[in-house]
Amino acid sequence: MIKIEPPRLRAASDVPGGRRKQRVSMADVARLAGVSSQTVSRVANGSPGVVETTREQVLAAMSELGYRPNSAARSLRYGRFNTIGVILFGLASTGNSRTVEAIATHAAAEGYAITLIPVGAPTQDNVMGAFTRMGELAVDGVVLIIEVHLLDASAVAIPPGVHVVVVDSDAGDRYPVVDTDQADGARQAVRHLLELGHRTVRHVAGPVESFAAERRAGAWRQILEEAGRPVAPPERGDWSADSGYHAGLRLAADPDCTAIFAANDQMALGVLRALHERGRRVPADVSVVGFDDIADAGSYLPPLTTVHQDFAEVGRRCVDALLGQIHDEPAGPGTDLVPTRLVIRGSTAPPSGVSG
Amino acid sequence: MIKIEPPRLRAASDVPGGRRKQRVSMADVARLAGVSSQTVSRVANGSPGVVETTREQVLAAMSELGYRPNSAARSLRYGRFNTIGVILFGLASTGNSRTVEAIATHAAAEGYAITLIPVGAPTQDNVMGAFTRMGELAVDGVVLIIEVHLLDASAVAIPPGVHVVVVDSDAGDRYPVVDTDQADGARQAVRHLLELGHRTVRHVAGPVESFAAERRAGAWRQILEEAGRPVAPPERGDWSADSGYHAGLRLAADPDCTAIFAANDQMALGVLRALHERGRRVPADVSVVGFDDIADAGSYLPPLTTVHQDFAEVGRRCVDALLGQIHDEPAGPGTDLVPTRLVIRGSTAPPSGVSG
DNA sequence: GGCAGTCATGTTTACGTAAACATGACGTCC
DNA sequence: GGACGTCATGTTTACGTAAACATGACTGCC
Repeated sequence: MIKIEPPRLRAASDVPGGRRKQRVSMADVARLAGVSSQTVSRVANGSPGVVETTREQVLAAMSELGYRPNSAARSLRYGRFNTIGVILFGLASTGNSRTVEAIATHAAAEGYAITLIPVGAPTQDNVMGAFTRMGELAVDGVVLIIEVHLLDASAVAIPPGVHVVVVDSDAGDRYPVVDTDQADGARQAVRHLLELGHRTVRHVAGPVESFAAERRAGAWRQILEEAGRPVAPPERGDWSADSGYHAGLRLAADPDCTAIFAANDQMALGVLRALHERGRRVPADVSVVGFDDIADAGSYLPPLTTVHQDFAEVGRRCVDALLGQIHDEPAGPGTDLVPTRLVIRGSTAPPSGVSG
Repeated sequence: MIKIEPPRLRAASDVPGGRRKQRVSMADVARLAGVSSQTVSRVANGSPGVVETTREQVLAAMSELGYRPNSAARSLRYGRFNTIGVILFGLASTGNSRTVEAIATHAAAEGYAITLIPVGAPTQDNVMGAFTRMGELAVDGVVLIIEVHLLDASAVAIPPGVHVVVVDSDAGDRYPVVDTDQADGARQAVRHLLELGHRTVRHVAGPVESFAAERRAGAWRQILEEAGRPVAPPERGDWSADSGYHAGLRLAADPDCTAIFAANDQMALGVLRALHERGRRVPADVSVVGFDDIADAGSYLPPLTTVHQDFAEVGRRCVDALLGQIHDEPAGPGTDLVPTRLVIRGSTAPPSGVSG
């Protein structure tokens, strides 16, 4: 017993300036409270078997030192991170950010945090890289928000043992998928226009590589064909209002065009602008339906009839499915479709010359 | 020594079906490769001093077992998480989601992941709760995206030792703050309208509790007062297009109103709709300026003149500031302003009766 | 040919936590 | 009154990793 180290407190006040260590461990708290670190652990976790006076001493020591549990150690101990990873290409689209928000909110309610892994461009390398990082990341499972054809390529292998739920894809034969019922939404939109008396419906489609665009266009075509109506090739956009504008200019040039189904609201906005510039009145001359029901759609000129997507529900189901995988039995592949509903506003009406 | 447990390999192949443990540690790899776990560590981290043949054996063992490093153990070892937390009230607003995306992208480039902590309502309890969770969370620092008056309340204390950068607030006297130069943007907008010849400018303000709304309104008032123009009380909105619509209806009723500065683009959209419904032409009768320059603003009817915010730059500076704190010296309080610029489109023109 | 130096690799330890097990004080029951 | 149960608390250990230190084989030099 030569030298006794001073109890080396490591509260912030201990280190004069700059790089305060600030790491206070259970051992530090235990020392100050005069108990063992196991007792501190028991207090921290609310385990039974700690007498009230001891508990209070420990709590006092905790707050004096500013103790906060080290989640790395905790995760190491438990083998769980209580964190969900989300891989996506960007938050720019309303759908993605709304879905992510719902995932984050719902996950938080279940005690999980979410980690965002943005991948720059939808190349295989990038997605693979994201998965590699995910593997190293402190994550119990992954939600993959991929809206482009990519998972088809067998080269993109999700590491085995990684729990995953895919959004907005057709990988339902290989992974659990949660998706909006795109096809049904598109069907509602097209049927609505046909029921108003329009002879046929033109389509402003999203980009070819998008799953959602593909399914919306497919349903549009199907309904027209079932009804025996002419099917003009769809105009192709890239989801942006600007691309919708250019598609709208082309459609405005066709005097036979009386009804347009745009694959999202932003392109519909561009279509409205093009029609307006060309002097075609909406809905008197041309009816327009969008898809998404973004917050602004009700304020367009005129307010847009559109297909409402329940992004919050998509996010919620993702979390539920993923937590199910993490906690219970492994989930098989399959697609969970969230229903849509048509919101009728002022941009649709019977074609001119048709009453009621 | 009665019973000896079998050595319990835990490779995926070990567990028949269902709940595979799948935790493969360096020790497992080492065993298979016939080396020590330290050598595996060296290979995993690319440390020098491993002969090529050994390295290959280890790599082979790694891929056979599907080894992925355990980041909890790594974080525990290093005392760092390589993760940034982002506390926010929601991703619904364009600004927030764009900022978060920029933060995520830039952080990823620096080897950091981001963890999202949504707080439901902007109450002190919720923010405190988020910080408590943050403390327990695997995070090296925090970006606080708070756009409402809250940090004013001294009750909200950021735990000492937590690195933090605040966005969109006036807490610049206590914390490092990164913000868009709201005031200058608003000044540009109002000056633009005055220079076109408008006698004065009406304002559709954001909610009272918003910092950004406060600053935009303040600058609007300041410019008018400096120019000696009449200052009518601002209409009050809540950022939504709908609230802008109602404000627009009130303004449309005033024949003297020829120029409107809306505190964001969505409210401007609502104003455009209200003016259109009331038969006031834009920009012939009334000029409208927005704020944000969201993607759709160029497709409004008419295309909206607005103040462009560089959200990506805000996100980038947040990450830089935070990583600076984490790696180098602690940063003092202060506000870092990201400039804005006015984007002139079709919604502004000289008032009727004034030429050029 | 022996000895120091170099280099690949192995062993020990610590990071912070919490389960599992150990201890010891006290009360109770026959 | 002594054996035993109960209960608060302490001690040991393992989670997976990597720095620090240890070992031992081989090289080169005098």
